[in-house]
Amino acid sequence: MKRKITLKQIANELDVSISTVSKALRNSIEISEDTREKVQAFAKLYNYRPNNIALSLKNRKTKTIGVIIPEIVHHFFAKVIRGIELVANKRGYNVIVGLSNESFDKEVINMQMLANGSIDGFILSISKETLQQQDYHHFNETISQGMPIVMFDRVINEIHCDKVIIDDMKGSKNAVDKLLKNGCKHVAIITTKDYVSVGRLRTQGYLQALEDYKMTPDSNLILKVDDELLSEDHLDSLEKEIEELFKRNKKIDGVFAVNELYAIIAMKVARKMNLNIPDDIQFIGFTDGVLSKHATPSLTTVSQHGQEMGEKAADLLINKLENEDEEEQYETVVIETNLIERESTK
Amino acid sequence: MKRKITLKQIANELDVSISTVSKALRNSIEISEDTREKVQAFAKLYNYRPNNIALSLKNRKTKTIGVIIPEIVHHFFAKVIRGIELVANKRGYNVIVGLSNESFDKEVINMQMLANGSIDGFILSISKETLQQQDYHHFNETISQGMPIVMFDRVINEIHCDKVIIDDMKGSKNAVDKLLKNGCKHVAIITTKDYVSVGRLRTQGYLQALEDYKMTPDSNLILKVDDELLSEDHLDSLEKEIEELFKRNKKIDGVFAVNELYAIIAMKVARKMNLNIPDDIQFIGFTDGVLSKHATPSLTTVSQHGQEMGEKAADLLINKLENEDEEEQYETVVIETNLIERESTK
DNA sequence: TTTTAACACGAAAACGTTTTCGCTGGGCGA
DNA sequence: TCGCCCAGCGAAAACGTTTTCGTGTTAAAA
Repeated sequence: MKRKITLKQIANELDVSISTVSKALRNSIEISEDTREKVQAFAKLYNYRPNNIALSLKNRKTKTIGVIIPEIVHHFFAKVIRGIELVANKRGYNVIVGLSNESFDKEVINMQMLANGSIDGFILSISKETLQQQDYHHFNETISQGMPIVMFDRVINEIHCDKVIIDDMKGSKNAVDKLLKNGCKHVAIITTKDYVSVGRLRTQGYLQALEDYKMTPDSNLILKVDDELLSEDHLDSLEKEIEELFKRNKKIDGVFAVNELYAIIAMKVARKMNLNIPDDIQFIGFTDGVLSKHATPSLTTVSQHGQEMGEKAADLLINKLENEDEEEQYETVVIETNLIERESTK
Repeated sequence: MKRKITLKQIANELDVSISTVSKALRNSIEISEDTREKVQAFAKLYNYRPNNIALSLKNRKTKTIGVIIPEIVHHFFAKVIRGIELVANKRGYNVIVGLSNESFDKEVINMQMLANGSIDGFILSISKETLQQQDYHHFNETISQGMPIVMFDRVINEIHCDKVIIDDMKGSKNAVDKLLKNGCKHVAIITTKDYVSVGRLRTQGYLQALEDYKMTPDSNLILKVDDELLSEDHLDSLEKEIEELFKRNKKIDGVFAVNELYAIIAMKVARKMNLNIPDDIQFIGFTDGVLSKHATPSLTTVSQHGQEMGEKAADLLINKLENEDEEEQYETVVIETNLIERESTK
């Protein structure tokens, strides 16, 4: 149970000063070859590694980036994390995660825990509760303390920072376009309440696509699900809501859902009503998750490219960290979506 | 772009010493009420928070635990992380993640990055490559340097540390039991190569269940999939392998798969062959993921309780960290599995 | 008035680095 | 012989805390 060896211990053992050891290990020309070799041999023998914490304190950099996401048991966020971790490690950074669990308080607490020197900057996606309460003081405070933030997916325009998003409107417009082009005459949308920005934007894309096709939107065909329904237990009532939607509008022949789960459940309902997919009714979802790929029929979906978002976000943040001198200039990167066509559309 | 305020700055502003400020903020009785209030007011005004890195250096503890998992885009591991994060935060710890990506080298590098003072202890699940190469020196080294490790799910007995596992054998035996009890006469298993310990153990459970029912195992019914097949692209060939399995053995009326994906794909093949699930053939998978729940028919599955594993692992680690004096005593916690019955079995 | 004790505060060390600057001794040129 | 330069090394500061151990002042006790 020996502790890790330090410069001081090496210095004592070899009867030289700490400075000499440090310099020897960094191959300084100030140190004679003799001493250098002696020190390096000793250090290798005892498997010396500089203490990261001491370095962080000295350099006022931790080489660590903090990631705060609402939820990790979620294919999209997991992919983003993977992307972040990938480029972070490549560029010599560690990743420390905090889960807000969609709660405002946990988001704030988590940020405070990390902002006190543990990390150099944040990558985050905002919790639903924060979006609802529209209280963004914690973001502004950390930014004004000189700690850069990169937001992804769920962002807010008022905060000045780098952002990585997808073009939700365009993505969903393309999806609905596809349905219309495939001959659908009555396309329904299953979306979220409007305070979730991505839900709102995707609904707008839906409306735009209809407009392009000179179709008037029918409010009967727009189902705005209350988010609480997503909390696992309430899936049944979500199913019922969708069933009622279908029964109210027998003519529905196309469904666009703003996430994967809604689409999968809608397909289930359709199948229960003996509708043939994709002959009687076609489906498109959002987010390229594991459900879409392995469902039967497999689900055509708008791919969000989570990993790419993560990679881009990490690059943006690290660039900012390593060019502190540059003038403040914030960027918003839009990742292209694309439609992955599978069996749920013709 | 002001930096975070420090004790020294407060001391300067208020014309007292650093020690006084520190003591005042910690409500030391050494400090007069006057000074205390003055300092605290000033600190609150400037939103002072102690620098974590400095504290870590001083206390030789980081209050951070390192988690290394093979993959994060995986429902089970994501759940474990959630569990870890939950209790870690509750007990005042942060979580820093590293992904080994199933690679030995990345596992070693990641551990080295973190072991140099960044964290107090590890929670990890071993990468496939490490299991294959059976090179465990990095684990032994970190342990002998006084850094505790807790392993979960994929563990190795030879390493002395706390472990959190499920009873793979019992879990799969129960599953196969269920199939046999339901009247299956020819139960196939889709498993992995034996070097993946969980695959091996689950296969053993399968064999044991057969034995209990006085049935002799048929090697034709045992499909050991090469893991490379899991790398997304190779799913097609996996499908073909399963198809051949079914065609070779027309009598198969029950399938036990050691993970979710194998089971889902097998069901897909069965449906393609016009077999009715569960009347003609029944399926049980392992791991309680999102696919099982939302597949049609939904998949009966052995639940691994990932979140519970994570919680338990974090508790074990933190207990060890906070009772360093205790004598070395390692524990292996076995989490109970249970069978979640859904539509794929009668 | 002198001693003592309580009170309020400050100096300094420690955690483990890196880096700047200064010091020493020896070799060299003049 | 004197002065100078340079190689090789060490002392010390700095990063931001906490904590131990003084130290000075004042009021109470003798």
